[in-house]
Amino acid sequence: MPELPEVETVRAGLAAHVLGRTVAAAHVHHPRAVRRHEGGGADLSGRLRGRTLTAAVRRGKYLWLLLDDGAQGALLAHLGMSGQLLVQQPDGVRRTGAEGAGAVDTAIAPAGEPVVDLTARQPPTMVRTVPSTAAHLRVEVEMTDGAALWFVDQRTFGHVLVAELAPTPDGAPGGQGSEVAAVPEPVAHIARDLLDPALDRRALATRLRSRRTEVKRAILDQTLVSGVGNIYADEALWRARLHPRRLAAGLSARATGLLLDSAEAVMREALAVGGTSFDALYVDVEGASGFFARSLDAYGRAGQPCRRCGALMRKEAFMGRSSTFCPRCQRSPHAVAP
DNA sequence: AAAGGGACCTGGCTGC
DNA sequence: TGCAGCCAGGTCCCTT
Repeated sequence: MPELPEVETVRAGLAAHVLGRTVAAAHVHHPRAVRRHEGGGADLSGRLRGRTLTAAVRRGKYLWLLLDDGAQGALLAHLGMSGQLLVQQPDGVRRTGAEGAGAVDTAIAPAGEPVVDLTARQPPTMVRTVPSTAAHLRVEVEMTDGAALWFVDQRTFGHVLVAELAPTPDGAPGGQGSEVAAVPEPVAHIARDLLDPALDRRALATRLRSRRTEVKRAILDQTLVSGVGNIYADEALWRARLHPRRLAAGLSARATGLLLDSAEAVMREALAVGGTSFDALYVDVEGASGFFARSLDAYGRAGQPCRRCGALMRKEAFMGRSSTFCPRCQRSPHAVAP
């Protein structure tokens, strides 16, 4: 599941491989992939044709490519649950958007064949079978030099669109940030993320502590702070020793700071290795213990001993999602409330 | 205004 | 063996 570290890894890959290229044509193969684009697929294609991709930008889990320096808006993408951006080079070599500078090539086998995904930095012996890439090709953007950018998405929670840029104060309604950013209009309500140098940490902490809701819900709220998804939320809460159902409004300033620091730290660590949760789906399904499984302390570890105290990790349904936590380290709000 | 819950979607897995 | 149902989850939208 792409969260901030994975999306940032993709952004870096796009910055390295598609900037400077000009769009020759765009083809939409699945209408749902462009459901957020006003005007539909034909309009999207028309707005992309002839535009040069000049920058790759990210906020939270959204990323976009500026069209003619932003004068023609931006090609915005959200990967949803299973989205990928793949770059097909003119020489026939396909690269994943997940590649950063200096990353290795990815071998793409015919549909249904085993693929060694080196970008996930798995042990060399770890081979997985991925669904047919072509079968889930949703949008194809052809460049004038023969390269192509593919939006591939199995579960179709992701989407792409072209939108105008709009100035936004700190990216969130009521935000107190002093730095004004220009972001695609659909991103205007998304708050800055924990890796954003312009993030106002003090204002964020204040807003977080004013929320009369569970702390996990609060840090998943992209209008409060962006980029955190279910996996890193569980990791951050475990590190900060906070029960996911603790009330945000009841947190001390120190606990709030520790939570934000923890979330930032775990995402930076994930980013340093090119994103860890990209293959969570496959790891879960195959039960394999690759790098991903070893690098997380909470998510996916229900029934296993807490790495801090040894108590068995517990999984509970919450917000229509699963939350995995340590019942001893992360005390239940009911245990401390009168 | 803010909070909370349901809908959307696919495919691997589980259980009958 | 076959197949219906479950589960994963980010975001939007609607209701309260």
